[in-house]
Amino acid sequence: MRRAAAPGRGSATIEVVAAQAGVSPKTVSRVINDERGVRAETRDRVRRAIQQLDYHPNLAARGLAGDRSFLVGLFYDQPGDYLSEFQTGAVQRCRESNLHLMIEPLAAASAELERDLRTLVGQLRLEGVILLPPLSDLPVVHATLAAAGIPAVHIAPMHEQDDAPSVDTDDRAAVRQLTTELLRRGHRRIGFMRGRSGHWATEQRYLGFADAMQATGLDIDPQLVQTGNFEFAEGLQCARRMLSARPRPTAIIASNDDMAAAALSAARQMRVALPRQLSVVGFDDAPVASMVWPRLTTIRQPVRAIGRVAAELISEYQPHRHGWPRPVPRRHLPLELVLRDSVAPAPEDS
Amino acid sequence: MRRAAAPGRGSATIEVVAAQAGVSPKTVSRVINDERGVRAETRDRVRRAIQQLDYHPNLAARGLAGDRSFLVGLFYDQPGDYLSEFQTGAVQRCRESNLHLMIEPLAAASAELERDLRTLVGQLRLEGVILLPPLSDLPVVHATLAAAGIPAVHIAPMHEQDDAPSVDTDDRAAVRQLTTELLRRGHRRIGFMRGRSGHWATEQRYLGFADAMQATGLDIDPQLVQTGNFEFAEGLQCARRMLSARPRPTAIIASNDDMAAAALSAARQMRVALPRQLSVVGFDDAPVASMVWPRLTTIRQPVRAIGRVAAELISEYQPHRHGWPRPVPRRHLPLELVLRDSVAPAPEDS
DNA sequence: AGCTCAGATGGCAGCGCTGTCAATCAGCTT
DNA sequence: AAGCTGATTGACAGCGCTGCCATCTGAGCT
Repeated sequence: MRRAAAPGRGSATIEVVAAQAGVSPKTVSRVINDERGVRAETRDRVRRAIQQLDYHPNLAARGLAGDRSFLVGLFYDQPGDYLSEFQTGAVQRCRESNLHLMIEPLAAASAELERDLRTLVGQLRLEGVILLPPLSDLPVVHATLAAAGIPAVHIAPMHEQDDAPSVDTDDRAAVRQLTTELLRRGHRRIGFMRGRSGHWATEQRYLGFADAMQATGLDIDPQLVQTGNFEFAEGLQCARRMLSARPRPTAIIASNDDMAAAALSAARQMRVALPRQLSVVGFDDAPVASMVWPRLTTIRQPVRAIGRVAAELISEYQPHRHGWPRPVPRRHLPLELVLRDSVAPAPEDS
Repeated sequence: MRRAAAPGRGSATIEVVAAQAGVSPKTVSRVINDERGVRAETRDRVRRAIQQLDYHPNLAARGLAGDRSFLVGLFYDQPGDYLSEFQTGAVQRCRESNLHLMIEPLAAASAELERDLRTLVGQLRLEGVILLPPLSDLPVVHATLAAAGIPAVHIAPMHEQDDAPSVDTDDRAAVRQLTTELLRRGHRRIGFMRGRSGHWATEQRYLGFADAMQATGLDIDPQLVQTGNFEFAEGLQCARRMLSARPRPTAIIASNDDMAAAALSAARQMRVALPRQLSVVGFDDAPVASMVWPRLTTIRQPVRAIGRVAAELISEYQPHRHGWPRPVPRRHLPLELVLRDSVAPAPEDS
């Protein structure tokens, strides 16, 4: 033995297990990898040896020999509220397939983006990558990963690519439904606060609103459509402008909860009674939605489930078979309407 | 050549680079690892070859040969608001040292905890681990990692261990300061909402409050000290109880922003004017703090910086030297008072 | 000139696994 | 009884690097 193993560190090697079980290392390897062609009795013996020795195969060695890495990358641009929830779902699913999640922030706007990607890809030999928006929409990301032969799952991409699996939610339908609820309660002048331009979600959510308005034969007053950037501060401006319009809107739909919270603040400052004179709804069911008064009616994103599904798709990729199952998987998860106090019937006098 | 390299996958090997540069693989290795003893001219030649070939050394191979892993684990129990912010700081610092962050949720209350840990440790051979509370306080975690010889940085541990580096903030001093501000503004009946029992932060924050009250010679009314669990719902209960006390408190200090937001809601429901009749302060400067009205005065946690520092400590560990530098590093980061609208002078009539 | 010595470089084995292929064996067939 | 089959197992090389040690070079010295 050339290099002594550090004392206490790591666990036994496959050879020790093999000796203990009275088989060859290769057979132990077979058991570890759940390969067929091992007699049940042998398998048991090996399993017992593994237990006794508290043996855990070295991932680096497994990876090197088997041309795998057991690593899945989660690439994101900006950490958001939902990130930790998402990754928790993803990690859970990864565990079930013996994979590990590696998180890598990646500046979408950076000129170094491609270089950074190549470095990651080259070093880690990831078995798959989960792309959070806006990374899920950058052609350079898609191209670089495809060139490296790394399967990528795109979360809520704006443009679906033929060969790219994706996971998203039907935001349009959800907002349509929510808007219909407001209409049913008698609201006619409804404001809509758009999110950051260029986001898939921004368009979808707006379209859902437009769908419902159109279906009811109502025109959309351009004064009552404002564009924010999903942030509270912008939402405040948008809401003030809307609430200055006459006749005043009796309801505001915001493209996310932060902006909806801003609408509440603006209304309070402008002495508009909540929710009597103004109903407000948001999107996401972020923590803030239940921390403001009145509590926000909103649409719940199944964030953790999206994470799970993303990881699941990665684990379904068959590198040595045909790659993705055909057709390329595309999962749409349901959204959930959460009705709370921020919605009231339209005031009589409006 | 036995196994053909998958086409397009990965990059060149060290041998190709060596050939291109006209040196031996070993010399390329020296350049990659910034070892001394390579002539500047040779080093340049190798660097150029690396660039030309877009070579990225295989981490698994480097790890296997060099008994490293380039992996740092981030172990947490529950994903919280601050997690993604924290990990972003940690990842940034890891990059600078060529390390990668592996996130692993670990159920603190699980009976399997030790087994899960041993598996992770055995498989990944992590170079270091960052422990978020409450994991940073579990003896079994500390013991298991220590036995495996893996350096661990404890975030905001309740009990500092002699051989365990840690990163935390001086919550006690910050709350003391904040309380003093309220006292300066004439508040005398001040309610305090404690966090979840057993948390280090819960005690520290309360002690800071007690310090300031005592320094001013004020007794603490037990009616005005309620225990929540850091969550909005509990905060609502606590606030209601406090606001039912007579004379009513003129200020409430909550141990985090979620509960402070709850206090605002409770006050609004009980028709207590904000902030005229009741000042409220929180802790954390979570997003919600600027999304409620009035916006919360609070204490900003340098979450991202804590993440950075934690990763930095890991990278300062010298496995082949004496381990941690002595004395074992213990970093205390400053907190920042954020004054906003939720604090007003105490009402005259109280 | 002959010597030493530090700096620079290369050779080689091996890290802990897995892929390939060969060997062995029991159970059948004809 | 020889031959064939499929199931089970093992031998061995090698994945892409790095640790250790040998070798070589030229400067500095006596």
